[in-house]
Amino acid sequence: MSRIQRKNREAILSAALDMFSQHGFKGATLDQIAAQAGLSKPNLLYYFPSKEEIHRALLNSLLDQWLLPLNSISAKGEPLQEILSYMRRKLELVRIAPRESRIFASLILLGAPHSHPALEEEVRRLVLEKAIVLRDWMDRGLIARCDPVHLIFAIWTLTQQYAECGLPFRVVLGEHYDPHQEAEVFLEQVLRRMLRPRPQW
Amino acid sequence: MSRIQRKNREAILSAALDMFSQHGFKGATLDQIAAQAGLSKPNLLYYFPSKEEIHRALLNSLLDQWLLPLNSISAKGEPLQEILSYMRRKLELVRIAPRESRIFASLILLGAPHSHPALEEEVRRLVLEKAIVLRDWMDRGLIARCDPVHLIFAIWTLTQQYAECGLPFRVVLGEHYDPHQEAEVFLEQVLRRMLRPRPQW
DNA sequence: GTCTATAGTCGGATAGAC
DNA sequence: GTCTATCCGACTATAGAC
Repeated sequence: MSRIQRKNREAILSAALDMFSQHGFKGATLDQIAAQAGLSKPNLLYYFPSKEEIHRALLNSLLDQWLLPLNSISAKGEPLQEILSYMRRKLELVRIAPRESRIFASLILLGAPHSHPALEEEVRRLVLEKAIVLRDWMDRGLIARCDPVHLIFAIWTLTQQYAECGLPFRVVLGEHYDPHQEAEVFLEQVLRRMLRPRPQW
Repeated sequence: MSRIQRKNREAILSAALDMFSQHGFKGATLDQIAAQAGLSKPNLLYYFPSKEEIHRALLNSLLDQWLLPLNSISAKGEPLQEILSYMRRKLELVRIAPRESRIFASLILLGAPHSHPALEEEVRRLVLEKAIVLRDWMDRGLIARCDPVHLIFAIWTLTQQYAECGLPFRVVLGEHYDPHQEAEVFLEQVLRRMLRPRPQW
């Protein structure tokens, strides 16, 4: 693949990230993506055969980054710190990459006209692997017991809601309010209290 | 308004709920909505002047139901029980009305081509009102201190993720897994541990 | 009030010259 | 590899008969 090809593919994926994250799969148009990438529409379709293929390629290129926070939980670390790190990494990802976050959120909410068996398989594998780690920590009394899969998704979704500066927060607290700082404090409180060993009452 | 008019408007909104929740605003078409409602497309546009107006009317008709769980928090009740009731009502709403949940989630994620100032204003008013109630309970030491607005949204989003049987849960745990039962147990654990007065460590 | 028919627009995708 | 030109289908919305 030539240098110019690489550059154009990159420009297309970057433009697609913009459009798909703002308007969803249906709402984004090839016209917009081509314009944003500085290419004509036929030229766009020279690089990718269809809209679906652009979307698929985009998801594949983002998947590793997206799964990194959960993936970096280590069975060998101190349990609470590992879980807090997962939360902080995810929150940071959402802060610096809101568009990527919205792509995946939209995928979960509305699905896509094409399936992603490889993507689903990788998510399943990773979540189940980390759930085993969490359950082991609970068995050894290092953190309080709860359903590990629900815990993983709870942190996933709680951090997710702060993407794109958290629309609900902006609606309630003003257009220019940035909830990220408070978010970390709040989520650390939740997790510390939630996971403290031998819960009472 | 005649009886037949009322019946048709109702059929249209019901069909619109189906289509908008499955495909989003852009993805839904008037053809599908008209067919589902048993009307011709021009007849559909006799009742509502445009696609946007259908969407707007639908949101308005669902708003009260959607805000009811939060609205029913009473300053006079026992704090933890009131908050658990909010969580349970929201979870029940998500269980029996997944389509409605997806409509609002999609609105938050992608917005809509038309604004909803009245809707936003009502959400803002309600959240701020209940945040004051929560803060008062914290000041009186009845529940542990945390940011009340973040708490309200945390419960909102944690229950939300179980809508439509919770796609991520189904991907990881199998197509026919239903997380609702476990969800209530899990969320009650989270909230009890989170809100227990005078937290230690 | 409800229909058939269709106008006008825009979407994704292709053909073929250069 | 990139372009102009264009096809075709699907979409929202309107006109006008009944």
